[in-house]
Amino acid sequence: MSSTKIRNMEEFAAVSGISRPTVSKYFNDPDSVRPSTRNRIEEALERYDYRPNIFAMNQNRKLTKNVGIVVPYLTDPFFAEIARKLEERCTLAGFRPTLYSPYGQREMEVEILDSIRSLKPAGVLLAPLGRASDHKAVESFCADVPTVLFDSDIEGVGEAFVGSDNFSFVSQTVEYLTRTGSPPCFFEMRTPANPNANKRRLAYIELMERHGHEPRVIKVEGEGWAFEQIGRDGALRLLESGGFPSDTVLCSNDRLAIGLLAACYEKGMRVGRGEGCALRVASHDGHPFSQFTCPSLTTASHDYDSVSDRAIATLRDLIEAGGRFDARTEMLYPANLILRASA
Amino acid sequence: MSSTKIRNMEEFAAVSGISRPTVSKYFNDPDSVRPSTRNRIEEALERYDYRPNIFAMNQNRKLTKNVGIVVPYLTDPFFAEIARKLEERCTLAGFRPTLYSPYGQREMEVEILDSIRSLKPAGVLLAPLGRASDHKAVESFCADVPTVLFDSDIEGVGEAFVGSDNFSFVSQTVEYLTRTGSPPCFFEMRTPANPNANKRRLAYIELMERHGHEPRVIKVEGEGWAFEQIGRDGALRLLESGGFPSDTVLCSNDRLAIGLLAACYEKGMRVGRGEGCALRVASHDGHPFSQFTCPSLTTASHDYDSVSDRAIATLRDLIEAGGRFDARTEMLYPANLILRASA
DNA sequence: TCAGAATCTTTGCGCGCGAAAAATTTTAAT
DNA sequence: ATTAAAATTTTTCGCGCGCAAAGATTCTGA
Repeated sequence: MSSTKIRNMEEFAAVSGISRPTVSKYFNDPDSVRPSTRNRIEEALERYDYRPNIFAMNQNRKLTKNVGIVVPYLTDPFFAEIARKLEERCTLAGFRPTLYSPYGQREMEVEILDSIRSLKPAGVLLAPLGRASDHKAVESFCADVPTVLFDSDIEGVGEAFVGSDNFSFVSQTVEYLTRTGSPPCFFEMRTPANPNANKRRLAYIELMERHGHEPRVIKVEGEGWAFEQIGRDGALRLLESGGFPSDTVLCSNDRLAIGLLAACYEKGMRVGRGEGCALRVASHDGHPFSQFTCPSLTTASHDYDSVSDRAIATLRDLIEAGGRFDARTEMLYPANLILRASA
Repeated sequence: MSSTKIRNMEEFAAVSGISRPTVSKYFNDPDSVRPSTRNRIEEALERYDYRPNIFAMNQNRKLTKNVGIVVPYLTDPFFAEIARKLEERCTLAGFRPTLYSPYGQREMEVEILDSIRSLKPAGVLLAPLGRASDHKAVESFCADVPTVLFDSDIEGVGEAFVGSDNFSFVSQTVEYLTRTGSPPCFFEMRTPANPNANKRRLAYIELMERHGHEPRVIKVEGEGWAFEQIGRDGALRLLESGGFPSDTVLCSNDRLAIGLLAACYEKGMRVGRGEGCALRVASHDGHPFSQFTCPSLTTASHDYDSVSDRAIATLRDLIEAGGRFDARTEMLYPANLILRASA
């Protein structure tokens, strides 16, 4: 390794005795140059370790390898997990992912989208904030940049949507709970940020009616993304004033359930399906921590792998199709019901 | 809003009737141009919404506003939380943060550092992997790029370190547990990835000896970053073969404690300090979920705000000092002991 | 009114690289 | 060996913007 620092491709081309554009070709595809010149470049590479500047690379490229990934709230382990999987698969597919999160803030989502435009991305994977999104901004972004939505859908926006089939989630939990005990009440936030929550409530109501049971929806107060806190506070208030209308509670999502379990524990209310248990609790999402709650949480889990695989595959197809599909596609994956101790 | 799309600063300068360099000045500091021209630019801005390409901006800048933030494992809510705070403060300080995580992988950390070089960052906030890091790569990176290490220190590397005082963490928990009950045993992974774990064990041993108690360190098997799983499996094995050597357990970190609490719950072992409780459990970190465990977890919490404030302030000083300090500085913040139900 | 200061425009270059066109080398077929 | 075609390399230009110097314009205050 020589001590002289190589500052750019020009300098590296000089020391390797090849013209810069040929070196450029090599870095974009080592097989695109003659074996003899490839050897010369790689020999120089060993002596001088140089790496092209990725941002300059993408400056004047027709099609970059950049992919933006946006999740609404990265400190939510659910989104962190799906982001990790997407990043991993994205890299394997030969793209260069960059991760963003607006942390629930409307203006920040808009800024991120603007920032992503500068990236000149080949494509974007976007899980929008939902209710808090600036819909016009998102729409105009998707009109300019090839985008696949995931997790939370905005009708007609983006070239495709890949997500989970909320009806399947609720159908499996309601069916299981009803079959093995009593029909559940539904525990949720009053004004959920995410459209999936609404779909789940509607599915719950429809399924309960279909089975001939009266749906009971419990809406707890609270805004924002501190779901566990909201779930616990709501459950505490409920337990102190009469309790739940059923011995079986189905939570809209696992984070609310985590809060609810904490409230039950505080109140000495045993949760589970064995004897001595006063309440059964199930939920939706397959949150990474759902297996470590007390008791461990029965949940209808996202098919993380399928969703992320499909999202990346769809994005790749979209990019290869030149950024536009003939028709907007929607891929919904059913849940995997994970039976644990809580129900 | 006119329909003609502005593609670059040249075009925008044309429609606003101002020269491009002046427009450039405006975007770098709106106050650096005369109010009248500022108005003209901002009027044009309303009609044509144009935004400079951030990557082109930073291409030929003396000092960019880019800041790289690297955390070892972003799906760990602790790191997600600290990353969020850093991002937020970074933006407030006028920088443009970009977040990266190697997810525990050595090669990925190296790749990220290379990628950050391309960013031409004004500075970098780096929480290295620790044991898994390619120390030479990290060192040579820090030699080239102004870097402040945080969370986990590598001696002599980087211009400064901002983190938590592990001794203070353990000192507070050991003191509290001993004062209000019996001296704790110490629960940890056999080969922790993070150097803080080692410092905590050493602090525990020293403190126990100082108080005249025999230190008892329990090392559970397991590699990687699935701490909850490792903690639960280890605790289950322990509980099935004689149990803990003390009725008080101090966990090296909250994620292990979460696993331990799950194991105790499974085994019907009541945790807490009231009557009927067989075990007291405390821990370190102030993990975002520690307040929702069952029981809620007594923990010595990082001073998240101070650490992130200080990290950003140090980085800003470093940048203003031209990228180098005369001497490497180390800032260690004491823990905040949070008393909850588990101990 | 006018000098001096402040600001703006013009011009030209540089960042680090990709893309298309032009020139060269290599290959294959006669 | 000759030559056209194919493969490869080099030349030239462009991406979108920052930076700097020199000249032109506008603003300030006595």
